[in-house]
Amino acid sequence: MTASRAISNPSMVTEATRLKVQAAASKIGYVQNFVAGSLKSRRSRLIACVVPTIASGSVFLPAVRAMTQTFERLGYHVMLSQRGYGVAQEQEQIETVLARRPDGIVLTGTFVSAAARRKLKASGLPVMEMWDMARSPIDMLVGFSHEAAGGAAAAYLHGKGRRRIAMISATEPRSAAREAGFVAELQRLGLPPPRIHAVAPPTRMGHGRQGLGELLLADPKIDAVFCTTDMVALGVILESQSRGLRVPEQLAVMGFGDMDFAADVTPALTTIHVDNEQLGERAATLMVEALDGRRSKRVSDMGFEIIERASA
Amino acid sequence: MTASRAISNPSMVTEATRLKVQAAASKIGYVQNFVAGSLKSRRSRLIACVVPTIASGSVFLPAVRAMTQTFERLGYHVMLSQRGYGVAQEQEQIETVLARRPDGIVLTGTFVSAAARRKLKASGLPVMEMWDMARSPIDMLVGFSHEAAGGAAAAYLHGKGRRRIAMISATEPRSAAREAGFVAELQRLGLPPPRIHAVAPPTRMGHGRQGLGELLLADPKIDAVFCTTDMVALGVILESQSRGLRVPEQLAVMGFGDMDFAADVTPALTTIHVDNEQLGERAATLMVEALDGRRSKRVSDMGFEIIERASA
DNA sequence: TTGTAGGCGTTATCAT
DNA sequence: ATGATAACGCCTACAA
Repeated sequence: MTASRAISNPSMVTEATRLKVQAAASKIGYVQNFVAGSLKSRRSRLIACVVPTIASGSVFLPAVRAMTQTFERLGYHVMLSQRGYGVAQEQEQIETVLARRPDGIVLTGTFVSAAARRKLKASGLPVMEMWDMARSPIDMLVGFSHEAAGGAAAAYLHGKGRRRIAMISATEPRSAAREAGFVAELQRLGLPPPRIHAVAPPTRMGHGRQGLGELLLADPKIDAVFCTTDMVALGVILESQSRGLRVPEQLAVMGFGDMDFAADVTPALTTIHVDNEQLGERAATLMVEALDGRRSKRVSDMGFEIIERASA
Repeated sequence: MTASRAISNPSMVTEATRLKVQAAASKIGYVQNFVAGSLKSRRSRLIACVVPTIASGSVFLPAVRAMTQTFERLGYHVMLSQRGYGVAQEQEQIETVLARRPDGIVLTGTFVSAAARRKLKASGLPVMEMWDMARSPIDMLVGFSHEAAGGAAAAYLHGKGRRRIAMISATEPRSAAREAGFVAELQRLGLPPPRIHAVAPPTRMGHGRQGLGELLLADPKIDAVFCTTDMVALGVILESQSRGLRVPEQLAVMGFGDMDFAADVTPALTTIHVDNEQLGERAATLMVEALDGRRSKRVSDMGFEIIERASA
């Protein structure tokens, strides 16, 4: 028992014994066993994190990165599950995650079925939903409103005098929310429903190139395109250049995500910025606070910001 | 015990008892406890995966994604640790990972100190190194030679008649290996040492724009640039266009990674392709085979392929 | 096919 | 500050 304390809780032991234990441990190559410890203590210091995918262009990846890093800094490990954009075997997946007895669960950009929500609630574990705002949370939530972001994009483009505004959206819940906000705001401003080109995630530059082509085919006079991600917006800019369309004079292009190339594009990309570093860090911090028994805010809206550059 | 079998190993139990157990289990909301199971069985069905970072542009992320997905399909969970590009606290990090008693460890794009290698070997766990070829492996390895890739790029550009060839490289071990192979091959071909512009990872488009500027300042007559990632190459292309330099006529641009935008750039990007899907899947498959006691190949060179497009 | 016994390596608890 | 004891929940091994 003293040896156990010397390793897990050195402050409860004399310096002399601690050294003795440490010497013996390193002599025999002892490595602590968290599995046994977790069994008795009922704390695993493991966080389960469910994401749609860790594909390279994913717009929420920076938040996941920051979150993971923060958890590691605070002494937790992260178990990552990719859920895909479908919902098959969601139940089973949650079951096997819960069987690991994580101390908490983080859901990122993931809509969850009612049955799954019930299962998560029944588990009694702290649940953090990250990267979205738009529902009654299961437990804790750190995110921002995708609808509001879409609405802000519409208002911004309208404010720049654009009247034939189109969108390239993705068939994925968060993108759909941005689209809904975008459409609603345009309607409120008295504009006709925008032309929308839908693409399947994960979004790529090619979607932007091809999407602009389709949009121009349907209406050669569109004067603005709001894109569901910056990578798509970059595709729209390149396609415009190929077609001799001047950005922003003839076509305003607006992105979402403020990815690290946005400022370096020509023309520099006007886009919507979300503070992913802080978002991910706050999600992890609030989770750890909850685990330490001091829950503060349960819901935190991180907001967003339109970054005005040259493209719109 | 029968209940345990009904859940973990249903084939050892009558259908009738299995149903009875399942009914009871769902009535009380029973969720299996892998922690307890792992303690006795000494199998955790957990794989620890150490990566430098999951930043969005990381060129190895598709391999990690495929690997994770394969592990999940085969019934394993993945614990992800970001190590950063530094080496601080590497020992401690490995220690806490081993304390979780994972069934195996995957190191991705990660050089490991001698002490850490010893610790990993001493653990007796199967270790998979992924995404590189160039050393005596700790245990298993699935990757390709970055030196050979760099050499192939040099030979390709030379074969296209380019003689004043530069490179934009990153201060990161794999990029350094590509650089070394690139430099060696140019020397073998009788060319002078290339001008090299070094940038800090993670690489961004801006690195390409700025890097080309620096290279042209040092030598206005360079006729080719090999870039350490496609995103950097895209920056070089955009910067060339801004400066009125024609690609590929005046400047050949070559990337690395064949990211999903490479084909959609104008001019389409000539680059080096690695089959990340298969690489990640094979790494996971070989690991699981090792865990099942049937080790086949321990080292697997996945090779690479130059994708000739318009930019070089 | 089902049941019994015991232990995996730690930590909570109580005692010294 | 240290020690003794039991228990966490499952699975291995063996028996019926």
